[in-house]
Amino acid sequence: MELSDRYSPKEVEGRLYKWWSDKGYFAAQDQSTKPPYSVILPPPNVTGQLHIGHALNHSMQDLLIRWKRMSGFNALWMPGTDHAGIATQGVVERELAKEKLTRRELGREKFLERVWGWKKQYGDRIIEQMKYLGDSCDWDRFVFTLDEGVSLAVRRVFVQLYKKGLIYKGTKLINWSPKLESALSDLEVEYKEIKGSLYHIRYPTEDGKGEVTVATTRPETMLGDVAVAVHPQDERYKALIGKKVRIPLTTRSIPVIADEYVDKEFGSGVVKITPAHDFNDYTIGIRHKLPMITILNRDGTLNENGLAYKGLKVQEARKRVLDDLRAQNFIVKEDPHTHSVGHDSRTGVVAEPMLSEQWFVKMETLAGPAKAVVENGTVSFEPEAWAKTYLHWLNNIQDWCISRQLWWGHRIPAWYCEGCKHINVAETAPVKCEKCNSANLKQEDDVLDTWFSSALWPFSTMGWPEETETLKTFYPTDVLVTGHDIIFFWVARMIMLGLEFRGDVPFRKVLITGLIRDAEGRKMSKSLGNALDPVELIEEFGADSVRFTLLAQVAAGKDLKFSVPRLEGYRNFMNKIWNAARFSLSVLSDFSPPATGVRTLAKIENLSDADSWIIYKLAECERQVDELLGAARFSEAANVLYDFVWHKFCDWYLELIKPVLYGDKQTERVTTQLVLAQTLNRIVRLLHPFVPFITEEIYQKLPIKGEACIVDAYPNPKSDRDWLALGAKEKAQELDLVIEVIAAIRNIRGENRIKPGDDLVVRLSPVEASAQKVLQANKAYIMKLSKLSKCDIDVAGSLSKCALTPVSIHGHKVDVIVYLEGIVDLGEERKRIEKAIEKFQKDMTSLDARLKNDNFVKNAPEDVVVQGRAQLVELSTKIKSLQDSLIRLN
RNA sequence: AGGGGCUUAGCUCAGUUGGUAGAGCGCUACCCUUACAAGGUAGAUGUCGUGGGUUCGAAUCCCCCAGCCCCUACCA
Repeated sequence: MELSDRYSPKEVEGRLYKWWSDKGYFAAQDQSTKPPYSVILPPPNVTGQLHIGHALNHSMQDLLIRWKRMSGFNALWMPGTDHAGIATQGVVERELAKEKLTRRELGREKFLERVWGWKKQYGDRIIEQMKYLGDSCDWDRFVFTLDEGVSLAVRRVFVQLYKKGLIYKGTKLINWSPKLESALSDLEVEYKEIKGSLYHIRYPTEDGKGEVTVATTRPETMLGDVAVAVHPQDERYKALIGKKVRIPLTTRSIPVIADEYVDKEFGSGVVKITPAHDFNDYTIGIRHKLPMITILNRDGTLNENGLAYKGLKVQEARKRVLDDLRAQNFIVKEDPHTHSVGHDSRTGVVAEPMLSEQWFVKMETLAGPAKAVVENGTVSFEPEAWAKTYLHWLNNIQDWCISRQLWWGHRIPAWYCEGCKHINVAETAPVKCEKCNSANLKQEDDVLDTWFSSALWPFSTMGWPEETETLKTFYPTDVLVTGHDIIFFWVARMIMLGLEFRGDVPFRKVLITGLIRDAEGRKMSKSLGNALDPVELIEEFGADSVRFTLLAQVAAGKDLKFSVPRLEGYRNFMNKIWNAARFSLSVLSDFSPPATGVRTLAKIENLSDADSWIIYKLAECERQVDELLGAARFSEAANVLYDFVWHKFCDWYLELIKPVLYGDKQTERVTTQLVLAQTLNRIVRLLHPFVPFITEEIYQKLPIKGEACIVDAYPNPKSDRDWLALGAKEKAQELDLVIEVIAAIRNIRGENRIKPGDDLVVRLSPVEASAQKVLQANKAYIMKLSKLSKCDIDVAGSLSKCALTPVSIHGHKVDVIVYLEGIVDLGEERKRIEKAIEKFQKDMTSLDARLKNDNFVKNAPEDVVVQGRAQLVELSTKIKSLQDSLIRLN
């Protein structure tokens, strides 16, 4: 016995992964006669750890890659990692904090050395974890976003977009993180509902004779007010338009302006305008050419415009301002008010709208073609609904703020001339200013948004801007597998830049995965403590079990609840596969494949019904798997395989062939051994992309095999035609009858509580000659699998004290009759038969009603009607048989 | 506010051309039958969220309502 009685993944997985890797099986060829197939791995963050979402995403990609590789494609899975600007810098800054240091104290260069050191030491832990999962990436091509090649691509893209006028530097109101002290893109701001108050504040008119009441949630920003606005048609305030009011707590007076933006119904109908700290106010400010007063510093404290509140953080300033307003009786009222407030999605602090000079990408020009390719189907989303989300975003797109006041990342390739202030944008550091020739140049301190380099990933990883063979062969890629949370961040931007710089889409199809939730449906997160660590799960259950659990449950774009009991179920499936293989190999120990090879197999004669049946079922299975994988319906493919392996191959085929294998008819035995060996070989190959380790391990011990499962052919109805042709439908259907008969006997046994050990005497009463022949031919199977001491096949005979079950399938009809006298209390059997009659009668009533409906007969497809009629006849004969037997039980 | 999704067996979920509902787990009974007790055999369980419409026929298509979730935008 070559295999141990339980599959232990631990011992197998590491060894096989290394072997595959050493053999170079993961490598794709830049030039090949095989058709190309490529997938880009969404580069995980270097700070990252494999989480269950990765495990799902990667299982899907690896399934595709392995399937295509086995199907004769030159399959490339392009791996890499992302420097993840903010996240990584944050990790190292926290380390520094433990040493009571800040990055500024260390200085840019020293700090970056630390980050690189960290990256080298811990950075690619996730890569190791990907290998645990079995990811078959082409590791020789591995790329890091800060590698020189990719960095050159980043600079090239930046310079070209700048020259085209698609990148510009400008002062705008942007989202600012006081914690990071950096700009954020709109997408990095997360809005959360906050319970706050709406403060109604008196603003006295300049002449001191009147006042208006302004409603605001942010009283501290009044220090940056430059106007108050009312609706032009608001009768209450019409007279005030053009007059001035004084900002409480200050000596400044500001004009009352009219703008249709103001909602008369909300609050007091008067809005304070703070253009430097609010997006709506900003647009109003521009419309009315108002000054803009910034009251905050980079770190979110108030600056000198904050007057007495200078140096305070926003929250503290708000409290103090309110105290003073209350003390001086400026507060009219305070209403509770819930509103959503933007937060820095990275650090969780409140993001402040700030007026700031930053670099932007102009999106409108790039968005047009990116919309077109999705509208015309060049790029498709699965599920399709996401295309709508994508298009909606592109239709309302804002310019992309790409500069970050961080150090870890691609430094913006712009050099400021200290002499003439000209901005030199170039791929490499210029020696002198292109305008005034001054050598006094200083590079931009800011780095690019991490997503900028990600946007180029599909071609930058392939060697662009060189026109490499890799690019020629593998761009555009075939499928992108990713979560819906980064459709805007990443998918849209890759499409835009792919079209701009390659003139072609980066991928043809976007497979959107759902989120993985816990058993209660909550998001998995560290803070909730409900996150399952896939690495731990792999250690406990094996990578294959984890992969199969995910793949068997993933429905396009739908969230997936992950539970350990389910995982245990699929771990059991792995064990089932293992034991089926173990059994097969033991009965194949004296088998050697025919010297003539596989090609001549079509000449096998005298296949048993069981052999013919399993080949036929295999053909059905291969056809479905082929279709389902092609349609990216992974879970359905997984379930087809599960059902075939467990409930066809193990439950029936292996049981049916035991008499032959243990028997002494050598010719039959050899034939069955051959079919078993071939079927097992195909099962292993079919399963391989789902569960690579266990299948390779078994494969290497098969009597019929090639070099390695990972590079053997994937069975499909076309490639496997010769073999599958051996499975005859008629034979398979005959065996289906045998299975039904066995099931019927077992049912009688079970329902009548007859011990499994007790032998039974059975008479099979076939209705027509064909069934008679089938039963006769397969009598041995029936006797063995339903444990009979005697089995007559005869139309005539007594029904006295007998259990009866009518069986009919594929047109064959048989009454299964079990002698019960002296074995059981007949009451049980009476109940069983009454129950069966009742059920059949119920079916018959509804079927009969349908068939009596003229409209049904007229409108339904003919085959449905014919089928219905046949079924009706069948039901009535079944009922009659049962009634007869009921009478004879007494 | 707009958009999308979900609601099917006790639990978690499948169910893509509308033909009368499935899986896994759990549960019950019996069984250590020499591949597998992480197993085998048999069994129980569903007015497919509510109401209406289209149809001969609806879990499936359309509308209403309810509950839950997500996204985008706005919120003085």
